Amino acid sequence: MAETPQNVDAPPPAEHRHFIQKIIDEHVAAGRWGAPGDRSVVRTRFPPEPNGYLHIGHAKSIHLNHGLAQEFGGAFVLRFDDTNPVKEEQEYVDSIIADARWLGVRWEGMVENAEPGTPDFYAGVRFASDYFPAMYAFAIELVGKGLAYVDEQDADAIRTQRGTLTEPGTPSPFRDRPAEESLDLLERMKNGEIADGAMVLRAKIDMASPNLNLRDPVMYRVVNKPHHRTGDDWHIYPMYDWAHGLEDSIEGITNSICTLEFEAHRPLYDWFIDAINRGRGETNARGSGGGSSHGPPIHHPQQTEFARLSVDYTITSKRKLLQLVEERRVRGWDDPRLPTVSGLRRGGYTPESIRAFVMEGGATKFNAAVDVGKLENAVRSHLNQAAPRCMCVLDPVRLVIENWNETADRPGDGTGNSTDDPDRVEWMDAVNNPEDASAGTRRVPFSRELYVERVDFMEDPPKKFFRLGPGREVRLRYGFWVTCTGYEKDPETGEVTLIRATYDPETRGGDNPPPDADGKVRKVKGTIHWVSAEHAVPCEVRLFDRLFRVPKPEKPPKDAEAQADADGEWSFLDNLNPDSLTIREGALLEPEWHGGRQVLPSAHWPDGIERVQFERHGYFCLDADSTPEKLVWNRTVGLRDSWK
RNA sequence: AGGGCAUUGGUGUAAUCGGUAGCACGACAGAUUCUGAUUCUGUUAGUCGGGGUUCGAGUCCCUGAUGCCCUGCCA
Repeated sequence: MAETPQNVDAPPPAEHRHFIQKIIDEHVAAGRWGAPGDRSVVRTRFPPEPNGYLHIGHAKSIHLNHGLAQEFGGAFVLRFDDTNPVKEEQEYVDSIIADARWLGVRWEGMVENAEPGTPDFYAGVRFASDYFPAMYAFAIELVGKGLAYVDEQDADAIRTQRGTLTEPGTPSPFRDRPAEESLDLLERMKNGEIADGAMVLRAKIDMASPNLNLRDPVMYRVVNKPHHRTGDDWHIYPMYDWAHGLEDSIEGITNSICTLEFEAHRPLYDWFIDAINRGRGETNARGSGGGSSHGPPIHHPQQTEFARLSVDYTITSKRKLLQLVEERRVRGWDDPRLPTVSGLRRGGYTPESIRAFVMEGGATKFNAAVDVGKLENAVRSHLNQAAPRCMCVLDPVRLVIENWNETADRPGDGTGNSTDDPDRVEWMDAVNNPEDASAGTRRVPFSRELYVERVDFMEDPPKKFFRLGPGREVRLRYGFWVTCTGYEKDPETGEVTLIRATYDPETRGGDNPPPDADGKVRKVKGTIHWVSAEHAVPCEVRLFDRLFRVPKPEKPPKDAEAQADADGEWSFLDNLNPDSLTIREGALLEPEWHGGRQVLPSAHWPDGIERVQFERHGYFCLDADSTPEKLVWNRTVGLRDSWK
């Protein structure tokens, strides 16, 4: 049997391809956008409105679009849908570009590693506002064809005439006015001669359509406000439905991918492009068609909708995020408890883990809520591989090794230190990353006075507690085995203030002691972390937890009305987790790590954010609030913990 | 109420023409372990309901239920 020759350009194996991939597969096979089989013609885009910050939901959209373009060898475009000067600002443009860069996508014309504010930073970025003149020309064309008209009624009148879900609308009295009149009025709208809200340009479609979007939708409204990019060149601005398809068409986008709520808008998307193409001749398949005064037909992309990503225990509503920020419920747009891209970044999430998370579910049309655990798991698995380890005691309690100065009968440790010196320091070797041998080892100082974690000691521990307690022996990781010989308490607070212990010199480095005379090896169940009192670096640690205590914070409880009695209306704020942030001011970090280098901001990670694992605690990153005098660490996510 | 879309273990997601319901996360159990981590092994549990067509239905037909979206001069 003859082997089928391997075609290098063949599509990837048809396993688990989501519905959008399958749609594009068909387009490519049928040659809808170019020569049949030519995958490189695929063009996608991410079209944010610059009126807020990017969040995890946008991350899904941007990666979905970018991933599709990459997969097919096509192009990906970053375009700002800046069609409404009332809500948009340059600040948002800049933050979105910065976030998109950090997420790791590359758009057509992008210059990598460009500094914010430089021309290179904006290289390749498209703006809908650049197409305003083209859109205006198309609008004039539609008016000329009798497919659009200027309506001089106010918003209320238009709303009333639109009808309801069950009743048809009624036509505007201006619906059949002569094109010349509309053209004249449209130009005056554009030139700023008309007051806001006084008139609009409407498409003439079907006032009885069961799809309300088709009941003569507004194309242009008057907004006498400067635009962040076009200044006061324009006094009319296009509505989404009129603008979006044209933007896609002008950029040659083949597959315009958006979220489910635009499903009912797709007929309009198609209608506008078809309306422009009406009278523009046959399709370009005929080659020499298009012999009309308006020119050849314009490109008609395919809109496809997928379900927005939503995550349990958080919210992505722009309005509510803004409320949390403005009411100081969080520290800002980049608060690590927020699902914003900047919040995830500040919290220590890696771009790789965000991409893995958002891509894991593929694309579907089912509005699902993903477990936050999946997001946490994504970052854990990346950081487990990549983050160097170190020891940090979050809530320290002093531990004194009472026999530290007793001469032990053991071979020299090579340090030259005398074992009867109570002030001696022994430097222990510690593995930087057990998952990555190339990360090497570091030296950690061990001395008579240490600090251990308060929760690692119990006065009266249960049997299954593997840590410190009176008479119990544990391993101090990379240090020695110690046995608790006693403890002291503050008589007033009852708080443990000191733990006394003895160490076994035979267990240096944390190794098992040699077998006894009968050949039995002494064992220990627990290993705990520690720092040397005189060497430890004090720092602040911020322990972030989920912002809300319920999976669906926006959903009112069944008894919402009853609850509302006490303090007014029920609000999603009632679901805030009061313990979403715990600050440990007095945490103690081992002095050196990472090959013996003092902890300071550096560029070990591509994005310059320092990320480590505090052993037995979780993954942490150095916060921007850090100074050389005071390090501030944010907890990205805790380690899994099967003990409670 | 009119229109549109959707529904597969606890969660998310696969299943070519109608042909063994698979994967991941979680949970649970065990093994390994100088992190109660990691890793490994095993167990758990599912086609929204009711009819129908068929040798055979997650898939096709009928019907019902539930959820989401649409009555901005927002996107």
